Amino acid sequence: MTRSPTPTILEVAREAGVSKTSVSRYLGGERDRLSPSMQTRIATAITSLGYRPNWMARGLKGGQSRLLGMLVADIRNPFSTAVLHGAEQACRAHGLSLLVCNTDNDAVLERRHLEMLAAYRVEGMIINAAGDPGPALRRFADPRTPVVLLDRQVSDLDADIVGLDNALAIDQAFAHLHAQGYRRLLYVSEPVTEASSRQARLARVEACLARHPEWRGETLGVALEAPGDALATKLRRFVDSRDPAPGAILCANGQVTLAVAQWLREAGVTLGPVGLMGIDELDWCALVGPGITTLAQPTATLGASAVDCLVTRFSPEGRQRPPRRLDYAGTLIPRGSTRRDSAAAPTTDFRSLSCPSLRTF
Amino acid sequence: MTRSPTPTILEVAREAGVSKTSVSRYLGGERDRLSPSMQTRIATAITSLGYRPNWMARGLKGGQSRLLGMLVADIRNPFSTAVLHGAEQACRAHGLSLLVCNTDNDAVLERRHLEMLAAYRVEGMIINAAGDPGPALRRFADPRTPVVLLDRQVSDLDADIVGLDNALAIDQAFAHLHAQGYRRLLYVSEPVTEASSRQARLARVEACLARHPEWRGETLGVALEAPGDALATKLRRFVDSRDPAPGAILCANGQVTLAVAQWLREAGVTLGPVGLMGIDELDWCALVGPGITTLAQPTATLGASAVDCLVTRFSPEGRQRPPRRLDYAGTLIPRGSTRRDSAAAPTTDFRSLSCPSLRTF
DNA sequence: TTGTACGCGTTATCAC
DNA sequence: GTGATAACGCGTACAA
Repeated sequence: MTRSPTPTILEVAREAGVSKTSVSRYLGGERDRLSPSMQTRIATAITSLGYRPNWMARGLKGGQSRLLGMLVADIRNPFSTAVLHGAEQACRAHGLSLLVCNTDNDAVLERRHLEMLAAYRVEGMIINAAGDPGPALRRFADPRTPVVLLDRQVSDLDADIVGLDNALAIDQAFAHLHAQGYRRLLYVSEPVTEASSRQARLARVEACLARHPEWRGETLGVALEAPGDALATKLRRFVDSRDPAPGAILCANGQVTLAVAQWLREAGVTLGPVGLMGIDELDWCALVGPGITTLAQPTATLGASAVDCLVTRFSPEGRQRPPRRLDYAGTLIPRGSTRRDSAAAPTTDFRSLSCPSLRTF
Repeated sequence: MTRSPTPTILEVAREAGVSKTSVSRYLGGERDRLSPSMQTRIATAITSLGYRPNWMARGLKGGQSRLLGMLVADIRNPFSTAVLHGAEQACRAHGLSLLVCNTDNDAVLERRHLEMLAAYRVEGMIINAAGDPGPALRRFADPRTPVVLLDRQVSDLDADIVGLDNALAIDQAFAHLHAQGYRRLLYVSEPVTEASSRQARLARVEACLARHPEWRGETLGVALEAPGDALATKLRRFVDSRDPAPGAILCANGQVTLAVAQWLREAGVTLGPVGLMGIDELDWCALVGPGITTLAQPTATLGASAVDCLVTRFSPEGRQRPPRRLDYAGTLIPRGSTRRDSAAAPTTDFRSLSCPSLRTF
């Protein structure tokens, strides 16, 4: 017998002495419609031949690639991988697989990857946009392919959007800093033009400051790839200010927290007296100085929710529904970097603290 | 005209008034063999219909999925994503795409994902093994599909293996600690039975200790998911030892470094007098205490090299070659955590220091 | 230079 | 229950 390296169902059928159709039925989970004897014959043929299904061919017929595309702006960002992890688990539950693409925050790469995902006929796309994927999506993707935006919104795109409740997050952060007695704020973000979530956070910060005249606040947008002197200058001025009101630095995301913590360390600034807090919880935040207070995003939930959005739209009814916006609340994790009285033990576990009714703050 | 949502080359051909073949040639990069007038007609037909190629169908014929599978043991490990990033860039250069699967260090998931990758007819697999992928590979994958192992070796598998030069890495670390005046060592690893690289590192540590009788050393293998008291007990005993010889803790990977740094911080141990060093460079290592000395793995190189191994084996000659083992040297990044004289300025930049001829140490 | 015809591995639609 | 047969979208000998 000439065992071909990759046998097809046809060869299995011949080996078992049955028809292609029966083998297909056996494989497709309709085994109860086959006679027991045939089932065993097919089963033995499959194992003896070492048959392996070809999902490409399956996708050709029914348009069922069982593939979801995920476009990630920065794969090395722990936030991205955490969401990816959640999405992957959800996919598994639905029998789907993830085709992951990293755009490195490059609009050109994003476009190419979008084209690639469309070419593989993914059944849905999770997009953490780097640029504006709208045009590429309209150009390459089947209009019926459901799309869900992650963290970053895009103008005039018929897509669900899943992300952190940015307004609530800023409120939580502000309420915490306020309760700790800080009255001066430096809000540091990456350039807000590149992502809607950054805009939303900045806008809320400004709203908070406007609503609380007793606070003095300033904001800074800085490109971390090429920070120049902007960050250092601003931080130096903020830290050296003769204003007696206690000041805190709020970082818009994990990358910013890293950069700011780095500078503060080099400048020899003690955390706590100078407050530091960041959005995004990271492995090391508990390790630096007295621990850095963070607002953890519900990353696994975001990933799972994104997949659910897509799966929902697989059904005809789901397809009709208007785009949804799903904002999930973050969790504040207080640590020493926002405690002004350095007397308290640094190892206290604050994680169980809750922050009720922050909306009314 | 009834614009079908996903036009085929046949429809394009009809629209342009030419044959399927010509369109296929146009798409396949053989445009110079077509008359200019035909080229323009095809081009306009493609854009007006919004034609998008179906790579599933293309793959069906020639077995060209243009897909590489990558199996990652832990996607949330920064080491994994860094390698992934390197691999992705290399794929791009070869016109390949990566189908990424995370196994969460679960052998069952690994098996399922392997089956999935085989079903999609990936042209090669990069495997960062969680369990032993050998049996699943033999069962599901085409024997001709090239496989490259990442970081972790697997018994009796005809695959290239790419990873850190573990022996050299340990030598580098040991030489550094020796030069800094430490003479007691605690080597902390995750369970060595789960990964060959862990075994290699441990073995080298023991070899180093055996070769240097003036050192006193001990080793610990601990499962970080369920550390119990083992880690805390051992660390406490090491730190509290009445032995006057200066001691250093060497961590086998980034996860261990994190866990150990966490404990040391909670115990209020000052880094430097008690040395700390870890394999794997992480974002935050410069931030903790006086900075943590690390041995950075050449992650991007590992990823790119893995892809190159696969691409090489795409050719008939490459397929014949015996399995290769590619060990890449890491880079030592000295920081304050291995400086015993705490007088030196903590902000000194050590990154440009080189460590020549470590092999001869 | 261009077109015809077939095969890739699978599922769906019939008919028996 | 079971089996022919026709798609699915594309590449490619082969013929013209």
